[in-house]
Amino acid sequence: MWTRSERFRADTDGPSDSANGGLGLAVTMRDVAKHAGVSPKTVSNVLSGFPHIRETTRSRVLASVEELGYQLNLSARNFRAGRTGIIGLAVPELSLPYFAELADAVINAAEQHGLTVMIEQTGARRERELTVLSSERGQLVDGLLFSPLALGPADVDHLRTTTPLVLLGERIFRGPVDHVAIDNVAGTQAAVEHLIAAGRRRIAVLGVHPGEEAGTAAIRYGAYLEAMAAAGLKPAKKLAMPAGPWHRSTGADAMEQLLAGGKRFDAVIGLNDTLALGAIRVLTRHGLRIPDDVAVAGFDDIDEARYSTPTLTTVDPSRKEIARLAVKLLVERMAGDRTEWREITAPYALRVRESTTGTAANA
Amino acid sequence: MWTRSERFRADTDGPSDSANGGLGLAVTMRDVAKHAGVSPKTVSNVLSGFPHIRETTRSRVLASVEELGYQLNLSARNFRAGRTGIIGLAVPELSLPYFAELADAVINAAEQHGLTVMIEQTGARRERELTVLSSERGQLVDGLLFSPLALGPADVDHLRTTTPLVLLGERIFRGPVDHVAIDNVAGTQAAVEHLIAAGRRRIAVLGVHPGEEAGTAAIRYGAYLEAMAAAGLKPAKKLAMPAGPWHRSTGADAMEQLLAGGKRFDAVIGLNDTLALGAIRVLTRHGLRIPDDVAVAGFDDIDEARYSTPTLTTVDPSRKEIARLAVKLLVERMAGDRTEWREITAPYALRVRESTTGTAANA
DNA sequence: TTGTAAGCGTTATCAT
DNA sequence: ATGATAACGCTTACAA
Repeated sequence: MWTRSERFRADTDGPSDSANGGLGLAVTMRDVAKHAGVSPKTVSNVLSGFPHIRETTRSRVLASVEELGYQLNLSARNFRAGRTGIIGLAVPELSLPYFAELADAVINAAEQHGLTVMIEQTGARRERELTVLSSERGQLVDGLLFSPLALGPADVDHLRTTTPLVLLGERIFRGPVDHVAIDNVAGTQAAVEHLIAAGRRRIAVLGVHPGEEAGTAAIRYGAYLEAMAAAGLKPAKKLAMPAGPWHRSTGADAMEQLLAGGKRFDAVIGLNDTLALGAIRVLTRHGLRIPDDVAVAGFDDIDEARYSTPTLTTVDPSRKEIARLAVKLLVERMAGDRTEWREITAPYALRVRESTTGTAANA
Repeated sequence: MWTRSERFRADTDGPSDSANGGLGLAVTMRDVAKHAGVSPKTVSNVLSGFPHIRETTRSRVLASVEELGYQLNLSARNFRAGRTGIIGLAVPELSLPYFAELADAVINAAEQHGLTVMIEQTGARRERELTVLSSERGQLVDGLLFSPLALGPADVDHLRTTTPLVLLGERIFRGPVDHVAIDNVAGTQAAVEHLIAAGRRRIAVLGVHPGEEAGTAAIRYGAYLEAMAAAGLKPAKKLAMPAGPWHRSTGADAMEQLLAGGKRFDAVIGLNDTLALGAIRVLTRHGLRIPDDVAVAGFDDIDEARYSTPTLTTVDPSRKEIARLAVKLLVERMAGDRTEWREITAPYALRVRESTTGTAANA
């Protein structure tokens, strides 16, 4: 891709914008062309970074641009070119640290490709997620990164969008769509195995979504069940606590209920970090020692997990790598290079911290 | 190009093309108009919600839209209308919970006005903040909400943008620009007074920015100094710890240094919550009891503050209200209704929690 | 390497 | 309440 030459606006000291009386956008490419003694097309070429331009011409054009205080009309370019340079990122909500940190990473990754990101919050509501896929706004983005939470396998047909699409997160859909997946199964199992290796046997789970067959909750819970079974453990149903949205508050609520239930447990795995952190809060308030009485693990490795008390053992799904790969896939898809869809699973790493070991490690 | 012939075919064949083969965006307003037996302008009027349209016409048009699978070309509309329905939100980084939660609130507030939000991360870097103000991208947004961190009073001239602008956060600039301010002074003083009322005398500060004269750090630190002076206390210079970006990590580092410095202190105020939370982590690891040995307070009231161990006493600047007011101001500014600029200070509230009282309260 | 011609699909203007 | 016409400012195709 060409790199667009950076252009500067004449700031306050502007005798320069004499042409348009300082009233903003009156200067067009034609004005610049006239001023520089070239054709509009040449101005366009210069500003688009078209390589085959004589250096003298280029600098003459740029000088005129500066002198007239010209600013390219992006709407016009987008319209005519049929591209906007914007990609969409649809996430449940930015208040969830995982998605905020993911959005940060995606914005930075997109910037590397000269792309701007437009964030859409779905609130994890099915209807909103469908809207995102079919929205008119698809007209305004060249591609879409989509982290679905409410959609299930039955919705696979909705993924046949006209705009290039890359899915983030779970491997819920069979395709045919590009996908950067989190290694939920291996990651969750690693966490559970770690708890078992630490001698825990009654491991509770926070954040299950009863009735949901696909989705992060189902996948991670399934992985937990498998890991338990592999160790010859049969977890009691009562240790699987539902929690709708995965906030600190719902994690806290779930833990309160678990404690109220009276069922014994010596470890808890939150299906994400915020659930686990909410649970830690409640455990601590109830005077239970972590990890002595109850070990706690999470999933996501949000920044907070390194600074909570105790610090939180969790699974790091490598957000940066996910963002990088997702943008790369989307860019390739937008370029139309590839036809077959691809699925990439990002690496994960278990971060062992105090909430399971009692001492700082592997921070 | 194929788009052209596709459209041409629709033109000549008329309604027969109703299937459209799913090949994308070839259907234009003209096609719809022809199909419905009206003029393009009427279609436009219907789709733009122009009120004076006969009900039969409207429904005929909408039927044609549906039958042809027509989708409005937003790029074309934006171009022609000179508006995009997008507002920009420039923040330092979404990884900072305060800004993530603010962005969430702004997106929701904007939605109420039918506006979409495009987020720009400045990284709190001066150069990036200036770019945001003068960027070509200003062409693509109808207005900008800007939360400056690196700019100072000297940059006031840069705020004379052509795009409507509303500032968020500190009252650094004198105008002439709309502003939704946080009540930093009163909020910080309330926190300090609370610590003093709790019997603390040696109150350290985390996150000062030496050499910076304006900006959040300077304002909040100044308020701290005033509150101390008002109580007849003279804080030692050594208790004011610098921290560049206000992350948990820098808060932790600052606290390590404070402890290493050997200066006695019985309270700490973090200039934001993440600093305070990083500090709590370090204090706890050093075996200091909070609040018995050291009381801790923050600023921002991020969600995390209600679930940390201990929960964090902090100043709630009412993000939702800030977002609501800011979008409202911007919308009015975009409408061109008002000429004089306004400055609104959002209400604040001190949230007293365990980190200063030892017991849950006022959560 | 640069110029010419021809719109892209929508909305504004003004008329009816 | 609706229609005819003319742009909006840029890029694509092709010519030179």
